[in-house]
Amino acid sequence: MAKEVTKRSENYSQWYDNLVVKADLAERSAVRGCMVIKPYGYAIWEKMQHILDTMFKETGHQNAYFPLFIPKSFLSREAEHVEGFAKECAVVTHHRLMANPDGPGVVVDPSAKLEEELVVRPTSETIIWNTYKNWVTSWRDLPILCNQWANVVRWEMRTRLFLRTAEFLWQEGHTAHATSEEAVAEATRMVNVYADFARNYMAMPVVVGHKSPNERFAGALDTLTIEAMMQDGKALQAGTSHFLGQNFAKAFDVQFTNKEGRQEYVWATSWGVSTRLMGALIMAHGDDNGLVLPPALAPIQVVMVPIYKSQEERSAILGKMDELKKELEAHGHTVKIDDRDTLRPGFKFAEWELKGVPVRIAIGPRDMENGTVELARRDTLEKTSAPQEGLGRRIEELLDEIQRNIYAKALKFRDEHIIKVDTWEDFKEKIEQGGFLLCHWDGTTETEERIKEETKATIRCIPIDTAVCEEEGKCIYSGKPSGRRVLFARSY
RNA sequence: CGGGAUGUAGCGCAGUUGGUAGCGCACUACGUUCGGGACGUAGGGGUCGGGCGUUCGAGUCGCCUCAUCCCGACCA
Repeated sequence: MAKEVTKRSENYSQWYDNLVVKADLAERSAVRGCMVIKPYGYAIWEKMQHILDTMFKETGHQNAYFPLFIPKSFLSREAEHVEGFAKECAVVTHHRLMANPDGPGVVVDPSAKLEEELVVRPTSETIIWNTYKNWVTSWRDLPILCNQWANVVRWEMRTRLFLRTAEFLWQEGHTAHATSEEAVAEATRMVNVYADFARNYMAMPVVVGHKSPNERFAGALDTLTIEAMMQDGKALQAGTSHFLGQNFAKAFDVQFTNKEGRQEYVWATSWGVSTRLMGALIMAHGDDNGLVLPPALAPIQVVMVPIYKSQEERSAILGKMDELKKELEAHGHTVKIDDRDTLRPGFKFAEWELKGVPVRIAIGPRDMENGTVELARRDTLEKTSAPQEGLGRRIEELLDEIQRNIYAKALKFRDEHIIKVDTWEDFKEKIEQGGFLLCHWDGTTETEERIKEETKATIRCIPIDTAVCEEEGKCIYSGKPSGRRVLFARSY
């Protein structure tokens, strides 16, 4: 079965979908546009959750939980927000079913119609700000730094496993502040938390920047983003952090008395990352043999495969593996011994590669004689022989090395595919090859839209790193003057 | 919601001018194998997406319907 994984070069989308299914991460569910995340996939998400959660707490945040259902009227309080989400909401209209009077099955009970429909949250700003109203009266109540781990529903027309499903898992931070400056600082702090997470744990380089007004979150004054590059050269928005100004405070009338005794509206931020990160991980590192997981996020960091003919050999090798497993676990690594007796070693090798396990240890009769093991690393597919003695230290170094190497490889790829482009002809040509294009833009939405229509490329972000892009020039499309370059790409 | 396609075993597919359903993988049993995705033998598994019609006879033809996928519009 594993053999059938498509090659990346043949059809990137198909390769991705295949890989997700074959690596046992997730599958399409019977429910429209939704997916089932399988145990192996969920284990990766749990690791991400745990690390992010720790980072949030280190930056002073607490977890809370808010309702799944939002009264329809809440959504319309903030004009831009309703505009942005109205088209993709699942709506609850009734609260009871009844036996179908005209045939088999059940139908909604017309007498159980809700007076006001409930919307399944596409995001929680409205329900949360309606709640915060009761939490804030004085400057002493601020800031509120809450995060929620939850599911949300957005009725997307087209879906794709992990990247865009009708229901997805995410975390959404919602903070309330006494001043604009404080809220802006919070939004910036959190986008940097995301960037750190992407780089240090996912081994995935990202560009941090501001969204253009056109690409902003519905209801935000500023949207910060981390943009990652997939191996087909397309961009993936991997996380966002919004400065919401006083929009939601005004919509839900959240005011506080400041130190001078005056009533003031609260300043807000919201920020989130989702199971889309799983898609990013897969597309950023995967190869033709399957998944490549960075050790920091791999549910299994080391897999041991015994090679034997007789049952005597088998038990001797498994005994040795138990011993080595304990040593590795003492170094903090997660280890699995693949003792399935019905499968041959070659099959297991291929299967664990497909699942992206960073290090494989094989032990056969020869190794038992020599006191060695065969070490295979997933990132480079290199195999070496290593002494059983001191294996814990060796693996520790190797996992570090793999983590660094995966990042370095992704960074090299990314940097090779970010290019500066200065003419419209060149732009149209280069965008076909994939990658990020750093170009001058006149700052108008009209130009942005035109470029999108003609090339399907959008402004992924206006990078924060001014060293790369702050220079005078002329807009690639209109020729009008521009003070800095922005990042264009086609995206998921 | 527009344009295109596809629904046949768990998965991937074939099925000719209409004649009563097959292949590969997977699955079960036994044996031989086992240092890179093993092989042999014997098995099990189908209301051919659903409905109506044409016909002596429909997986195949017609109409209707449902679902899924791809390309747009939308999007973390």
